[in-house]
Amino acid sequence: MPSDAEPAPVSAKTPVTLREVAAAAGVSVATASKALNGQGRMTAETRERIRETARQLGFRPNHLAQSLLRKRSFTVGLLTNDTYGRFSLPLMAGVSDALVDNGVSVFLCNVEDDPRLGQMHVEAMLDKRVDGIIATGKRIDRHLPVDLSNLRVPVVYAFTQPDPGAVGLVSDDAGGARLAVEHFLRLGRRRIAHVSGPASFAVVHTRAQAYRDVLEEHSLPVSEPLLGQWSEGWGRDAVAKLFSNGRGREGWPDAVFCGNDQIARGVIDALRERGIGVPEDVGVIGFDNWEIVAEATRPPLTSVDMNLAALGREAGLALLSLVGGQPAAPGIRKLPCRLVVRQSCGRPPGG
Amino acid sequence: MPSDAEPAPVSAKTPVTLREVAAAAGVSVATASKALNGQGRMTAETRERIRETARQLGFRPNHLAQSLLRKRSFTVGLLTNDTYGRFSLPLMAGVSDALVDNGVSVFLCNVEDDPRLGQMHVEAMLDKRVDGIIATGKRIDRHLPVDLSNLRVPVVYAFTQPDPGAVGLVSDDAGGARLAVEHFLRLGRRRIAHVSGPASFAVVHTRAQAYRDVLEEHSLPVSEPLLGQWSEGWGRDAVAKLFSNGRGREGWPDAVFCGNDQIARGVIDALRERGIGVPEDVGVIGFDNWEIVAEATRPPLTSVDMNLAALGREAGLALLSLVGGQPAAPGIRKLPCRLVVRQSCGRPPGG
DNA sequence: GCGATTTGGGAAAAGGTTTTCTCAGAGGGA
DNA sequence: TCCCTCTGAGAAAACCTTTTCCCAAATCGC
Repeated sequence: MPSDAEPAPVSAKTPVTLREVAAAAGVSVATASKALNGQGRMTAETRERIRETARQLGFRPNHLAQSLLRKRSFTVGLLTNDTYGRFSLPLMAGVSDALVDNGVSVFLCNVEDDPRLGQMHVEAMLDKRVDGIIATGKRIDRHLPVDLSNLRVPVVYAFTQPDPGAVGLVSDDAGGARLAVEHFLRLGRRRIAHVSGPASFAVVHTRAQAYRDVLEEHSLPVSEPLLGQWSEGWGRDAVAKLFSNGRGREGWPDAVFCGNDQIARGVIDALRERGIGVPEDVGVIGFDNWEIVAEATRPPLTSVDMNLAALGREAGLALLSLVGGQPAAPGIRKLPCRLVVRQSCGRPPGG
Repeated sequence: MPSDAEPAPVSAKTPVTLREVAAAAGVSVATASKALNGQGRMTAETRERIRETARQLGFRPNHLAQSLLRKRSFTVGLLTNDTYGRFSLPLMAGVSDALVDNGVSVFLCNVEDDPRLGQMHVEAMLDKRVDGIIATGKRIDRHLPVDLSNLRVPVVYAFTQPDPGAVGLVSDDAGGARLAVEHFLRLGRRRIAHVSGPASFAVVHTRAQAYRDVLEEHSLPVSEPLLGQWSEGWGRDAVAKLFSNGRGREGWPDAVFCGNDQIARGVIDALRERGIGVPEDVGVIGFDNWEIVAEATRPPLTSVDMNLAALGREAGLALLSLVGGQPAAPGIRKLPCRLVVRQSCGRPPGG
């Protein structure tokens, strides 16, 4: 009965310990440990026999015991206040990816905007001896409601405001805005408007400044960005302002760079309702590349993607190297955005 | 200098151990442990002195050591394959809420649809001695790509297909559909259509059947549900079918119950483009109550909310009671939906 | 004043693993 | 044959906390 040879070692009800493996193999726990970890000296025969025994018994080392001894838990905490998830999800996925590949697990800690909750989570993580903490948020210019300075574990900030002297990763919003405006220029568009979110967001100004810079570099007229809300409704309202009859048809923009995809969707909808063709008459570019929105617009929306998954991955790796003792240059590192071209801008004249 | 009395015990670089507390207080570790945990017998004075010492030193017990001893890690794993997050995020938030209140941390494990990744995560969790596992997904009628039967820890399934004999929590889709259709009926609407997603989803049939049931209970004509995609585009196409001239104006529906909010948005947009008034001429109800969509439609969309956060909370509590040794009734428990009324259905005739 | 009970607190084991010593035996050189 | 060096493997400490058992001193009853 060869099929009975392996008695299904998969997860018995009670975990088998190293001591049991050692007993079964007729050696001491010390030898068993060394055999399984490739440490110490022993005959190849002994080593293999112990390994085989462990395999048959389905032995898996208890990470709690290992962590206790090594003072390294292979666990990190991920702090976020983005319950909504549009930004934090790809970020978290990236962090998780990078860490799981290195055998590190991730504690998910939602702190909302509640300092008390944040404090609780941080203490719980510290008590569980996480190797490090990644702080993420929903906007770059706000702190999480928790104090992460002077912790005894390294901290990396991703897509949220870092403490001074800490390691932070954010998207290069200015670069992303440049991508958008330069794309318009390559397509031959010259009267480019910018519709964005509330002035209280730092990124609004960063992107607006990049928009101005590009136009000035090309000696093109800069029209003052229209700031409002991050909503479709504001996008529609902005179209009413930009395409008012008072300005005369020739004063109308031939391109609109929007601060996010929802605004862009409002802009596209309003343009269609006015009988203005996208992309024939006006090109539109959004920001965030929120696929569910960008692919539902008519036509599908060209948008700037902040590469948040990659950012999360970088954050994970940065934390890992800090945990490993590598000194990382403190300060904010900006990661490039990319433009995802769909159909809301048309083709270049020659294309 | 009274302000120097407390030397900022917050998180020194190296954690202070019970042994150090004991030494500082001039007692044994055993006594120190008992003093801090309210166990054993000693003078109130001794107990308080030890506690005060611990406080001053900023002592926090090492959970790894505690877990090792208690065989309980106060940690659970959360498995999901919903990278997109529309469903899993509120679910996760609910789970997290329920658990954090009980001092339990959550490992986030994204398994995509990759069995190998799923296996890795489950093994990592088991090695880290999680107390239990919560499996969540993006649809009720599919298994996660991992085998969770015969684990040595309890498992609870939330919003994903449970193993037979396991504890599963899902939304009551039939009940949710009833809420929608009955709402239409209360408003005096009688020619109610149903536009839903692909036939490959079990919920599509569940909701469609509930739709039929309610109409039949009221002896109203049932028109066959239109099945298509979960997209705005399909919503628009469905309107073209439902409101074709061939049917004659009197054959047009006066209400459309949609399988999700994106379909509903497509329906509303298409109706507006045809000059059909919502809610005056036609009422529309969506499903999922995805706020970002429901609040952006014109008018804002009335929608069925699956209460996923509550579902997550229940799942967390269910797991906790299993971990605590309470035997839970296996099988699927359905949690009620609720109707979120906005403006896409109008008011009742008398209201 | 003496035995019995209570009181306050400590010693030690347990939990599972890793790592440093230590040590017995085998082999090699003189 | 004797001494030295290797080799293979085990004993024990360490990580940090909890808990059981135990003991000395104090208190009580008579």
